[in-house]
Amino acid sequence: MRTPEELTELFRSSGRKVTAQRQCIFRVLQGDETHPSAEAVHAVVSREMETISLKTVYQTLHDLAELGEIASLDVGTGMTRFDPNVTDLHHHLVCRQCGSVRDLVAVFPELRIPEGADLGFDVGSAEIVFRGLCPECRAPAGRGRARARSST
Amino acid sequence: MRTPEELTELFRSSGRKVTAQRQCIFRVLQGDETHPSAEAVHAVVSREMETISLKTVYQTLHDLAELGEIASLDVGTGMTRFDPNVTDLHHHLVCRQCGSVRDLVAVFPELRIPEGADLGFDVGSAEIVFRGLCPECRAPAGRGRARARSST
DNA sequence: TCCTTATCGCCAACGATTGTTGAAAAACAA
DNA sequence: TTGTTTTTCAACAATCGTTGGCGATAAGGA
Ligand SMILES: [Mn+2]
Ligand SMILES: [Mn+2]
Ligand SMILES: [Zn+2]
Ligand SMILES: [Zn+2]
Repeated sequence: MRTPEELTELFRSSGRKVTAQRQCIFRVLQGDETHPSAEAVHAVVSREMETISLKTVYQTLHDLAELGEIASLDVGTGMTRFDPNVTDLHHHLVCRQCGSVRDLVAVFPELRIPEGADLGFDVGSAEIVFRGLCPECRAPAGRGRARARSST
Repeated sequence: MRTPEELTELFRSSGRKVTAQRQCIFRVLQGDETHPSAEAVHAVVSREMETISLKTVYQTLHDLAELGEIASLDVGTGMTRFDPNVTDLHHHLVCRQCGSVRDLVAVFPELRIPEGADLGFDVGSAEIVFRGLCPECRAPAGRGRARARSST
């Protein structure tokens, strides 16, 4: 994803207006590597703009996705996740427990489909989801002072 | 997934009763490689048992999943897909167009995460989704007699 | 300025899935 | 066969994430 300034430019030149809400969303997405859901984006943006509606967030996320500035992902956590990183070819690590999603920046060129195993599909891309436990969820809960941890 | 006879056995020994509906579902799933959704299973089963409810289908699919006889998958098509093949290690080919899902039986041992790229995740499994066009959707629509194709 | 677009709030609707209830049917152990 | 337990069905309502209206208001931008 480009910088908020560049996005401002891009929105204008694509006939979209640049509002305070949108710029706030740009800023929030900027450098966010957590692959937030729309709700999560809304939660953060709301801290700065109390009255912004979830609707507006969805709309802006879709605009950004339409412009190719972010990607929307379905990694099986029940909500669409949004990814500002559209430049690095990468895959994803997904925590079975808390649903956190992180980038795994690595290319697997050896992902060749064995001859004849493709069942006639014209394959264009491959997405790998690595499932496991994130560092937070791995942490033994019972060591030292019990550390309260929210389930979200 | 085991044979309908073995599943009958398994259901009994796990305290479940064996009904005509359940057996019908066993039979329908048997050898089905299309990764049907609950709706799809219901549609097929309904041909044989007119009055079977979608509810019952969901319930039985969950029972089977609980027993490890089938797997439930989320490959981004909007509905949970059910997979009777739990013995072959495999990945999936998903058609971008019609959403059909097929097995890609191949092991990719080279799917090693580069040192330090795992961000501290304790990775347990990796699922690959190959996206592309299935043979049906690849087929040029205009050749010879136009072949009507439903969108489902 | 003036036209266009965005936003808000509110509420309804979506599709996939799960839950509820009560009555009827069936499974199966004794 | 009888009696107990489970399952099914029908008909709903409810859930969750998401999208869609609506009119009123606010704001962008040439
Ligand atoms: Mn990513
Ligand atoms: Mn499969
Ligand atoms: Zn976690
Ligand atoms: Zn297809």
